[in-house]
Amino acid sequence: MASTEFQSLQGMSDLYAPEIYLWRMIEERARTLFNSYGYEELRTPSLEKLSVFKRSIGDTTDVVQKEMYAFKDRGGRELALRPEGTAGTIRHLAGRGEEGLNARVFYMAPMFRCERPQAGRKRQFHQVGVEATGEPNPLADAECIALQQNLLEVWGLTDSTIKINSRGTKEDQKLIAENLQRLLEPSRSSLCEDCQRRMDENVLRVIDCKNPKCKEIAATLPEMRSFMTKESQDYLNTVIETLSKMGVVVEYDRSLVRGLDYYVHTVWEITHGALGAQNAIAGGGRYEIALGKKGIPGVGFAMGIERVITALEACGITADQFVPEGGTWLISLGEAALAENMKLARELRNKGVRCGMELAAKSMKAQMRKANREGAEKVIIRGEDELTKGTVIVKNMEEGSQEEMNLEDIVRNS
RNA sequence: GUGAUUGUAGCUCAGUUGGUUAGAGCGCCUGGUUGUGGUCCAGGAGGCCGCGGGUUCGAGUCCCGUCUUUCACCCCA
Repeated sequence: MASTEFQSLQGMSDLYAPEIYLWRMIEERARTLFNSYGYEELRTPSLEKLSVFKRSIGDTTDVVQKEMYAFKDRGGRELALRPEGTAGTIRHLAGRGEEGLNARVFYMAPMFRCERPQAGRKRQFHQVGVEATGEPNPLADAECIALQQNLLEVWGLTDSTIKINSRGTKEDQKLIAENLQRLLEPSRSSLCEDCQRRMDENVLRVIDCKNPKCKEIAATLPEMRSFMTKESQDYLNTVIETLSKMGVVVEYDRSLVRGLDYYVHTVWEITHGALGAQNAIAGGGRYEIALGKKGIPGVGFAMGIERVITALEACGITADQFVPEGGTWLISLGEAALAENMKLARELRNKGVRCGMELAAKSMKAQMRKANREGAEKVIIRGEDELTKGTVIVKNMEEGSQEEMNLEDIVRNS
């Protein structure tokens, strides 16, 4: 692998066989499930105006401030590669007027964040996500979480945990922030450096700090929901109860906050033990995204495919289980047979048979070895004798048995 | 952005205190007499020792830089 000439960029990798077959399984099953929930696919550009992300993700978030690939194009326009899928989706839906306010879309696409790579973190990574726009409705949130749980199920992922909490409405959040700041002020000096900064910038994040001391202090605080209106509390309760009736197990987590500014009400996260430090395979929540004069309300989630794959592999689900069967291999003895097999291969392929052959005259032994390595189930041998008789020899590679058949029959029955 | 860590054949890795033509296993190729794979046997091909500088009579081994790998922090999927 040596030369830098052939290296991809840091944190960006090429995907190819056999791993690609696991990706395809994930994508195919996701599409099928989304279809059954009535979601349509949306493909937005990878590149957007920088402002699209600034206004919806939040100007002060780390994602916007220090993780985006942002640059000016030749015309001096400020652009950025998308760091997540919601902003572009909402930008699109907002442009569709009335129908955009009540839409269900999904996407599966690469995202870009200029961070130092580590376990479960790449600079180009992939997310599968959905967005359902519409006025706040706890049933919509519950359905969205149920869909996500369903997705894990069809992929075969087990042992994951869904944690859920509420941040309340924007008004609730103001109140929560004021209260938390007031309650934390006396212990300010005991908090870690980051949290002292967070206290002013984004108090909510103090609650989910991993620092043991901060955790201790956070534990003495009342739950966030205690500062919310009755309506907001009921909203959360309805989500949880609905899910419970649907048979979806979720875990209320009072310290779950999540980092993006646009979240209101329900937020959730799915974690898996196999992942290491970045143990979240998915995150989601209800949001209210300001766009122009309008605020677009909706609910959605995003799952990191790379992380899902790590978790799947821990569950014993690996790419080699999804590589295609070996199919048929044609063996040609002599130039005449080689030419005839080109024609036969085409006929078989037109019938959907996965079919391969050596494109140069080689010894029988070499061709058989190749067929074996390719995992061929069936081998079709043709030489001078068979050409004159209009037959082929069909060999079953697993059993080692073989028989002579008419050429027409093998094409017809394939 | 901060702190560690890695880089030798297609793959997994050896390579002693710097010292001749850099090794192994697996894989690959060709054979083991007529047109039959997986096992076995024999032979063979394949290496800017990540890249660029430096020290030295001499560097895969030491020093500096750079790119990359892996991991953690911050943050997120």
